[in-house]
Amino acid sequence: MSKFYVTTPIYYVNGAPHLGHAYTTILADAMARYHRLKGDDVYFLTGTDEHGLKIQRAAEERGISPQQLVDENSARFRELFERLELTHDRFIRTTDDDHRKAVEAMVEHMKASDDIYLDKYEGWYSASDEAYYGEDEIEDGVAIASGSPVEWVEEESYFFRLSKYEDRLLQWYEDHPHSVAPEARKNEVRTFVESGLRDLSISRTTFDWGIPMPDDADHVLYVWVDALTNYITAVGAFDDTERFEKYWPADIHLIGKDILRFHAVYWPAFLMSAGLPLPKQIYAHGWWTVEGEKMSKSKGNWVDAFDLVEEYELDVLRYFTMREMPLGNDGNFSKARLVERNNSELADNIGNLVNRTLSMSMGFIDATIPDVADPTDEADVALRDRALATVDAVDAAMEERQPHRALEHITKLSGETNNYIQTVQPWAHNKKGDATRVEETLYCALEAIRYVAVLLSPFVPDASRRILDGLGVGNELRTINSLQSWGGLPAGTTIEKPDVLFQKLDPPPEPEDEEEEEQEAEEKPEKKGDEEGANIITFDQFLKVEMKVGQIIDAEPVEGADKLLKLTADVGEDQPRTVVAGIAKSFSPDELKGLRVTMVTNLKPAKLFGIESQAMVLAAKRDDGSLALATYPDDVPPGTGVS
RNA sequence: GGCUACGUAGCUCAGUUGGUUAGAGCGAGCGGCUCAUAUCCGCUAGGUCCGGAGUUCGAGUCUCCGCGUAGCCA
Repeated sequence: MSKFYVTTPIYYVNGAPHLGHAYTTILADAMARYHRLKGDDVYFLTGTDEHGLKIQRAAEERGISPQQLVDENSARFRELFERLELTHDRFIRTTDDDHRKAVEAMVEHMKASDDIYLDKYEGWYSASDEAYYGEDEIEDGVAIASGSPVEWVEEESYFFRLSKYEDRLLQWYEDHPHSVAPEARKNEVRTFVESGLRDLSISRTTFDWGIPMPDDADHVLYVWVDALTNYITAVGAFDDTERFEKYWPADIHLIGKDILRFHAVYWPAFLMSAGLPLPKQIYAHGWWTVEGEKMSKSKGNWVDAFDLVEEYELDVLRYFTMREMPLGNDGNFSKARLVERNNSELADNIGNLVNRTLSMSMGFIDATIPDVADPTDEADVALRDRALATVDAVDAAMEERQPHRALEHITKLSGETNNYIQTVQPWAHNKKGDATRVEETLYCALEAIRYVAVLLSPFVPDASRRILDGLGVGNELRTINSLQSWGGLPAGTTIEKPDVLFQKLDPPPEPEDEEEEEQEAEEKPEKKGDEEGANIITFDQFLKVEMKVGQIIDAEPVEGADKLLKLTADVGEDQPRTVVAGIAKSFSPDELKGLRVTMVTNLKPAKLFGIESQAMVLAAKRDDGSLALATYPDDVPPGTGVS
């Protein structure tokens, strides 16, 4: 059994979680779940970064202690991850006690390698940017980049001998082609290191919300030694050797491209200094734009992570983010794209595959998995081979850190299963009475669905679970291992059709179209009726009309109106409805009582002769003006939908 | 400005070391099926592979120049 250790960055708790936080952590979760599915021993770490000047200041402004502030803000992240149903093994906080100890030990190790020394840091410093600037980066006392004021400061600081590790770092990139990914990021990092490394200031004396420098309480450790060490704290570095050796080095550190240098240069150098193994891979993913624009607070298109959870099903959110963004590229979070992918790939392709197959299984094979021989029919064999090949293709894609490709392979298998059903036409065999062929075919389709559901489960856990529950399979048939050979579905199992797996979503209106439509409506509202085809409605429009079977309980004339009858009708609701219908000339009240007729039940109520009509009765009008009602047999209960 | 990527169908992208007629999904048009969530299946249209020059028997692929986009340059 191999192990798999995956980390996200720890998130700085100076703000609310947004789309980016959700994405990185969902990605790590999908990887973790995939490896668990393979039977690997998985450790999945995420958490929050809680020290630093910004936190200290924010707490001061609010008149609370830094600890109170970070407790509050860190809780927001934990709450989010709970709502996202993420499966991290630990949520680490840099304020955790074991973390402080690990950081202290880390510093001791680095000291022991003679890599830490005390010196002075001087330079132009901007307090608001928390950054130092070079001479060429300032003008008239302000930083050119940010426009914020700078001051000359000299600060005593501990330094890490980063320069010492230049060659060893370059060698590491060279020897380990996948150490930093994607490739372009590795080039970036290599160029940076090749251009020469300066030693790194690792402590501050200007604030105290942090982990004190061992043996010198005037200093607290500046962000990177503190934050990066979390990756080894969590797996028991300097504390639990057995656990540490089991999980470390990490298989993948997932990071955003903004913190590449710290992870791909500083972190390996720290580890070299401490004499510890280096992570196997640092993978920098891209940013999400929102509807094609950079996400920014000033633009007002900031996507709050809690809003996302509120708006979309978890499965859909996970599927979309994993499918839409090739790892390493930037991606665009577009609602139209999300709806498109949901509707075509999840609902139409996979959802409908499950639905049609399970429906046939209910009708044709008595909801029981049939006992069939190994496939011999050409189509069956082809489907089996496709399914088996998909398992390998998905695994290869995951190894290459391309979850979007993995999903592509899975939806493709689903599509091929649809194709298979369409080609073999089990309904035709059923009509012919060829029970054996029906059984063979449905078995193949059901087994293929099991493959789809198992492979999909790291990405779309809830729907996958519902499919597999429907197939009645136990845990042993929900693993990658159970997909190594075809035919795992045990004969005789009772199957059940799950409810609709993926709800279709309405596409958002397109801005231009909306304008056009509005214009059209304004310009020529009355002309529309004359136009050819204007009385054609779309299916969607038709769907808006709600028609039900209504049983007429009572009927009486309406005073003063010779065409109208006041009906009381049961449409399957708690209370009967009052309906005023213009059918008095063709029917007497008595002959209507008890009839089950078609009623439109979502028409806007209208008052006729002072009586509110809450539905409309449908009737055919003969040339002579007399009416005929379509009625239903007694076994159709009131309230039954008509379509 | 320097460096590194990228530019392929309306959209999103695939295209091994150069090798027949450049592909997929979505979208569009047409046809078919009826088990199914109006779903599914098939067919069709749509390309100056950013532009130009070069290497080669042969270039989407390699080289150079240009244009555009993105990232990095403590």
